[in-house]
Amino acid sequence: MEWSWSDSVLSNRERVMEELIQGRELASQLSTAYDNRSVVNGDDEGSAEGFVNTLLILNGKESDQEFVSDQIQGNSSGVSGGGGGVSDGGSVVSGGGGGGGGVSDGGSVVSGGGADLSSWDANHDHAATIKSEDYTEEEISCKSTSTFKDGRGSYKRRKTTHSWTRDTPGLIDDGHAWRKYGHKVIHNAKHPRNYFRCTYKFDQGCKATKHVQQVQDHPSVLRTTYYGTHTCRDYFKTSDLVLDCTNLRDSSMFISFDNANCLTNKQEDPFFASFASSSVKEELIVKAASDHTLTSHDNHWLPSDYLVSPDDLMAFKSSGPVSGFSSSIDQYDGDDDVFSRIIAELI
DNA sequence: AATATTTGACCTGG
DNA sequence: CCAGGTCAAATATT
Repeated sequence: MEWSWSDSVLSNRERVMEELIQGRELASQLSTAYDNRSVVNGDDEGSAEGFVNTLLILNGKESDQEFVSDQIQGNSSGVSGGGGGVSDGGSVVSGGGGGGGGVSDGGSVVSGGGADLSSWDANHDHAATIKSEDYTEEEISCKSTSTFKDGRGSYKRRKTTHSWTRDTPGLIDDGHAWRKYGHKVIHNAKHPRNYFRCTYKFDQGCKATKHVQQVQDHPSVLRTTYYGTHTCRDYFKTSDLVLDCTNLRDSSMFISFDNANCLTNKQEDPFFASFASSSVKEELIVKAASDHTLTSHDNHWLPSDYLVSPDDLMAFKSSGPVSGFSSSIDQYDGDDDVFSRIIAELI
């Protein structure tokens, strides 16, 4: 078995690309949510994880994803405080007046419609946690063999995309517009599972989906499993904001936020609190990459070979404007140079 | 009327 | 055959 390092990198190419795209997408969401402070956004974790995963993949250490997630989670503890539930079905962008009403399904895992301000117990230490369910190389390669019928497609989830789970102490708006399309009682599970797809699945061909299910041991905790990456532009506002940030040269500005503001907001706004905790996580990741001084309870966190310089991050960030996210996806599809440049710079 | 949710049926992999 | 994932008609909401 000849498996040179370079081969490894190439074989992981798709995954890396996916992680990069996802990371940028989520990071942009994070930026928007922070600047607007009107939307609770938890996907920054995904962003952080996305970037870290990418680095891990590049370093051939993706098996460490679990501990990375744990690190993210661990570092976040103590900051999480409140976090009201924001309707899952409620769309952030589509002001669509439709449906929305309370969803009264069997388990009532997901309540659509108006914002559910029910404050969850602040004692819940499990702020949003994420676990990466990395697929093996075999799974990823075999997925492409899955066949799709015309008309009704395969009813089995494709494994072309990574999945990751998040445990949240209630309903948290992840910044995307979701539409529920199914509800299933799972064998040996107390609570039913709810299936969501991106609202723009048909409009823009966005293939992102997620499942939401109550955690058996912690009824108040919802476990959300995300599949696929959003290719929709459901947060065009982000684009404007990012574009307005002409002084993005300073990488720390983009991901490392002003702590004072975070603290202020998280104290006053329970919604923002959960987000603020997330931004801290994000900051930790970047901090590790920028000053190599991240402290962690476990010494194995981010050894130097994981680190990338702020310039590296900028290289990635500037590789494509967030504003043209969906279009930049297309660019990625056909432009190897961009990707190669990213890889080269990261390595 | 438009859009979202509900829910039983359908489809597929194991 | 079963369990899980998805579809789509019916229904609900705005």
